[in-house]
Amino acid sequence: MSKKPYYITTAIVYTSGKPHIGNTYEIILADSIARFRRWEGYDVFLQTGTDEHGQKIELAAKEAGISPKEYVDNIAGLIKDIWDMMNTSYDKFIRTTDPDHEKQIQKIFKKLYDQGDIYKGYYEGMYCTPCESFFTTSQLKDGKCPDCGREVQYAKEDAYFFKMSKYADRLMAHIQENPEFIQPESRKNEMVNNFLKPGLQDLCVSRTSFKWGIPVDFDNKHVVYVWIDALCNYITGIGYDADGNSSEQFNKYWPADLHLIGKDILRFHTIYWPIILMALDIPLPKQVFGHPWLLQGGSGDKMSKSRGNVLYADDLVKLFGVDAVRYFVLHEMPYDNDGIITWELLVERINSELANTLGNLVNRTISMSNKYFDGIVKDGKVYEPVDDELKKLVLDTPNRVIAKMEKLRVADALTEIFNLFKRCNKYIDETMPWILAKEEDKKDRLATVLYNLVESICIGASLLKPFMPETADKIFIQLSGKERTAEEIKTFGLYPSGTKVTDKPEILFARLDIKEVLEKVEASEEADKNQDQETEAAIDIEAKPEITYDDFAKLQFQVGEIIACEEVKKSKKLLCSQVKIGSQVKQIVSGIKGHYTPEEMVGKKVMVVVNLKPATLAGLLSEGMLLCAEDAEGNLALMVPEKDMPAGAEIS
RNA sequence: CGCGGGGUGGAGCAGUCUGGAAGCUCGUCGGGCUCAUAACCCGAAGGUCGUAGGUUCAAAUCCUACCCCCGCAACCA
Repeated sequence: MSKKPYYITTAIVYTSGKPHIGNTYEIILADSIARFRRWEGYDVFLQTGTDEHGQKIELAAKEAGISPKEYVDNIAGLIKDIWDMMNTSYDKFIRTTDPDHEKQIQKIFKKLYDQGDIYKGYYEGMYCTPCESFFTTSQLKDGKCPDCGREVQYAKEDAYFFKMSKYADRLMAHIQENPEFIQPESRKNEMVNNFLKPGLQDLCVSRTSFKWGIPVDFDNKHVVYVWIDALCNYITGIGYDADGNSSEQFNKYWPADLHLIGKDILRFHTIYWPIILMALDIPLPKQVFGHPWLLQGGSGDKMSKSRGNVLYADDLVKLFGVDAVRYFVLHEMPYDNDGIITWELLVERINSELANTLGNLVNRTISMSNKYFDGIVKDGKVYEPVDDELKKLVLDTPNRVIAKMEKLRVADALTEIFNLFKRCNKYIDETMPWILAKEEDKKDRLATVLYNLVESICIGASLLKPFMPETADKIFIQLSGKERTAEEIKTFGLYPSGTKVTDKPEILFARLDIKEVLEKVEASEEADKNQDQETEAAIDIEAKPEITYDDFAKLQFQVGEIIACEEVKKSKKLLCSQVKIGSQVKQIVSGIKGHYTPEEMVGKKVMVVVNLKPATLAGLLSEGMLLCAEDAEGNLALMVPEKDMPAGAEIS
């Protein structure tokens, strides 16, 4: 009987920086599912990796003064190290700079081009040089740039496009007929209503504005843009060949059983990716699960992003250990809402579940075995009704866990496992071994109780192993037990009677003191902060073409005084200000809500571009622009004159 | 009226499809026990289930209106 294949992937991580705990969550989740399926008897293949092309990386490398390849090598290495540190059992780590991947992408691109799904075109329409953007005729406002209101010219920049619309109906039908395809289901409507129903635009799949990408081999001015390059990793990684010579591995594992991705990229995976596959005439993946995010909860804004405290897996591991972090992210993440992570919550979970329930259970069981029987665990064969309750729950737990995992309810699966351990603790109180120990004729009963405990813990640890591999192994070593297979776990009593457990139990998880943890966190935050300040964030932005003085002289800047300001309802970012400039008052709408309150705005003297063509924003007329500086985190600061100047003063 | 999700004891969540005595984990308080990591076991307090109406013998659950959060989209002159 050959094993059933199970192919699971994570999204590939963009190598623009160090992955934070949210990225790490995904691989841990994938790893747990993969390990669990292996345990169930599937032939599992887990693929993860990195997405390494694109302009951002080209720029970041330039800034760092190294080649893009060196840059991505560094980051990919870093990511791989984190994945390894988290003890994840991926079978393949693909990089989009792998030669065989690049080769296939070129072939795929060519194939789609040859069969007419990709065509060469132009950015439809008009180019606005200052804005460096293309617009379709329908996007133009009065025939001018919708962004800046200036003249636009027909530009001739080539690009390749993918005919998305051709497959839209098929995709729609697929989504409707396969309710399992998009998970959680609430996301399904979002995709259908926002993207599919309004009609799909053809997708631009090549770029000429940067070089760091896979060249289109029959038109080397172009590089393949992220969609085809990154998404196709799922097939190139297991040996897809566009010429029809796909590997046996590909034939075995495709279609993928599960693409595990963040909810933010669900659109690419449930719309673009299926359409690419349809065009290649390959079956679609069975399921795409857009998991929620782990957000840093705001307990006294200790973890707010504005203070620069993004969480990284290695920091957490340093404080809590690999399995504690794995446990936390797996257990704390709800199925379709975002989860919250705070230091308090982390410590609480570790203390109550890992230290108290599990660690202490193992510890007390071993120490009783040593105390009463010199560590020899032997089935005394004196049963009482209370044993049956324990056994029933222990034997039932695997089924419950399997049922939860079937629905990808990983957090619930963990809860089931811990219910087993809790039941064991209760069993100890029910049987009161310390009382039995006092009566010589109860020795066999006492032995039975301890045997039942050790056996139950072994079964629990076997179930725990996919989620917390190290911890499970530690338990097996201490108990001299071994992991149960999916078949063995159906039987209670496989622990060999007469086995000796360790005589010096090691604490699995120490209880933590929240105060101490917070102190450590603060100390390391301080350190980070100081470091940040030393390397004061120099911000480089993309250089624009040189302009002449005449170009500059076209712009008119003046000091404006804000005499009234209110929020624009229905808009997240807009404030509408009345600005006095000389003797006239202009209405200016700006995207600075969240940085300034209307009250703060009033009375400020600011720098205004006054001769910008008026535009309508969220239904309001805006007759100019307030100038702001912006830092890397998106914080804004209005430009104000250094000395008091009258409203209307010219700036040049 | 762009699309969607959510508001349940102090905290985090389940329950809502398929109405029928409000549940889980943590915290708090009281008790028990001592094998163990001040742990473990038992019990209790604490909720007008966002607001207002409606349907029903019965509503957290169905219907209507409204308020507040959060995603996505749009927008950031």
